[in-house]
Order: sequence, then C-alpha cells, then structure tokens
Amino acid sequence: MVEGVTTRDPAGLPAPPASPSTLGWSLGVLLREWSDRVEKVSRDLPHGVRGYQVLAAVVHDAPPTQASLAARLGIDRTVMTYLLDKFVECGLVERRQDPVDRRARRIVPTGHGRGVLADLDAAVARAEDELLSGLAPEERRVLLALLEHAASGTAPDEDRCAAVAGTIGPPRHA
Amino acid sequence: MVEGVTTRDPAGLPAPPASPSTLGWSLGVLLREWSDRVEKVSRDLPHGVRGYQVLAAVVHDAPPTQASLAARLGIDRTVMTYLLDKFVECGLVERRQDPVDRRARRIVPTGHGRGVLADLDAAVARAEDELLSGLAPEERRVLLALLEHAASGTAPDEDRCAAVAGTIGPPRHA
DNA sequence: ACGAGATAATCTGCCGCACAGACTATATTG
DNA sequence: CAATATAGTCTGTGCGGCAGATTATCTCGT
Repeated sequence: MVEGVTTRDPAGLPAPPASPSTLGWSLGVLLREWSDRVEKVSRDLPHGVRGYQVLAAVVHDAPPTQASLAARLGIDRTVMTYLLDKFVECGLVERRQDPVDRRARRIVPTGHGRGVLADLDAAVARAEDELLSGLAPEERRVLLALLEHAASGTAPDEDRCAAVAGTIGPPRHA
Repeated sequence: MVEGVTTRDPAGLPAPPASPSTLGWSLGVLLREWSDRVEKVSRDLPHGVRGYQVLAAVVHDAPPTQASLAARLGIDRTVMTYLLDKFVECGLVERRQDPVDRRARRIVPTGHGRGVLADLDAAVARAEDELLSGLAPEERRVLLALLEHAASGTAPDEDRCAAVAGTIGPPRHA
C-alpha cells in the first residue's frame, strides 16, 4: 500500500508466475508501478507518495484530526506526528486546536498547500492515465469501478462504529 | 515486493476520499487487506507474506538464482541472502551450485517446502476468495483478468516526466 | 465535584528492511 | 594472462513501523 512501497528495483520483470495468487501479485505489480510514477511526480513533497496521500486527505476531507488521518491512511500515529511537522514547516498545512476537544488538532491546508495539491492531482491523474494505457477506455472504467467496489467492501468486521469516528468531530448529543 | 505496503494498522477504515486518485487508493486498500489476510495465514513462515511470495516463486519457477529471485520480487539482493538463510535453516529450500556457473546458486524447494507451499496456496486461495466476497463470480473473473492485463502491460517508460518535477516545490529547506 | 479510565498527541527506544559499499569467488573478454 | 564483470556475502547507515511511557484533556460513574 501504499505503502509500503519503498521498493526500488531496476530490472522490473513483469513475469506472471503460475501461482494461484494472481490477485496479490497483480495488485503488487500495479501498486508498485503506480507508486514509482507518483513518486516521480511528487518528489518535491516532504515524503513523496505518502506525502501526497496525506495532503490529499487533508484537503479533500473536512479538517481531520491526526488520529483520523493516520487511521484512514494506515499510517502509524507516531509517524503522522513528525510527518505533519515537516508539512507545517513547509507551509503546506496548519495545526489548529479543536475548540471542542482541546486534546485534538485539526489539520487544515494552507492556500499554498491547496495549490500544490491541485498541481499534484493533475499530474497524478496523467500518471494514472498513462499507467492504464494498455487498457481500452471501457476496460479502465470497469476496472476502476470493480476495484473501488472491492476496496469498499472490505469490512474489517471489528470496529464498525470506528468508521464514523474518523469524520468530523462529534456534535455529540446534548 | 509488494512493497510499499509494509504498513500495518488495525483500524482500517474503508473511507474513499473524493480525490482524483481512485486508482492508487483502491489499489492500496486492497493490497493492504490482502497482505493482512495472507499474513495471518503464513504466520509460520520465516518472513510472513514475503516468505510466501519467495517460496511460491521458488516452487513455481524453474530453479531460479538468488539474483533472479530478488529481481522478480523486487527485494534487495542483500536481503535475499539472509532471507534464504532462514529458509534453508527451516528445511524449506536448498542452495545448489549451478554446474554451469559456479558463482550462482540455484534455489530448489525441498519436499517439505513443496508441501508447505501447497497448504499455503490453498489457504491463500481461500483468503483471496473471501477478500472478494463482495463481488459476484462474474465480476471477480473480470477484475482478475483486467488486473492481470494491466499489470503485464506496464512499460517502464523512464524519461518522460522528469521535466515536470521542478515546478511545484514548496520551500523545502531541510 | 471528584477520581478512574479513555483518548489525542508527543517522545523514546528497538527492530526490520532498503540501500550503498567492500570483499571473495568465478566467469568472460581482450 | 590481465582486466573487467557478475553472483553472493558481509558491514554499516538511515528511514520507517511499532510498542511503551508521558502529558494534557475528555468522559463517565459515583
């Protein structure tokens, strides 16, 4: 995932093994390829691909807390701390005290951060388009739809209520 | 390989962001989920998911050298060394001198290794099946086919976008 | 109101992994 | 035969994930 995508390999052999695990392998190859391309594009961001994902989450969501960000992106919360330190240092986002819960910090993007993300989003869109250049437009749409459907259908079955917590602060009852 | 996704996080929230990068995100979520499930299954192997992929590659391919294994899986060759050390120690594979090139070692699975992999393959197949439980059988086949097609069609295509990089830099002093 | 427990963020320390570099053994080429 | 290249190993460095402790704050039961 994302992660984990620190791998760097020059001789990328797209050799599909005769294994039953076509899923994991194809997923891995594609994600690695995606990461490589997005890495090239977001090289100026403090943390490359991860940085892009964090910034995107910050901009596109209602001002999230660090914890919700970390949970959503699958990043450890202790990592999120110094990752956001860099972002603040670079003037991409700001930390604000949540007036309701003074333990929490709301992460809001600066104007500069929004601008940077806009450029990145465009570049990433191009990169993804190029990545799927082997597929017909119709096939891409189907793939995207199925992928999204499959990804959203992965219920961790543990914390079902936690999904709600990640959003905005709780206008908790009165 | 799979890289990138070394992330491990209990509270995985399947919250799709309103970002243009649906591809990378869905890919990341799915691969992370896949890794988690396969991790549970291959917990007895020396290196978890990675170990499974290595063993699968060893068994399903013609006896590969360490270098070719590393290249295929996107693992560093220095890592491959001690990873295979463990495998040999556990009696899963053997290192044999290549009679043609005495620098190289051919990695061949032991009978035990084959047996272990057979069990793992079955378990992984079940895990993948469960992972895609949200999709109809027809949809799964299509997804798998498109995925494989997209993964095999990834051309390296190096120098193209290097020029775009310099434009979006935030004040990165560090 | 008070104390017990939970939660957000931070800080510290450990460990695994990627990566660069050196080294040995062998192969290839001039 | 010398020079160079390659397979594998070993060593050291740095980053990132992760567990644990700490501080500040919230929540709940009494």
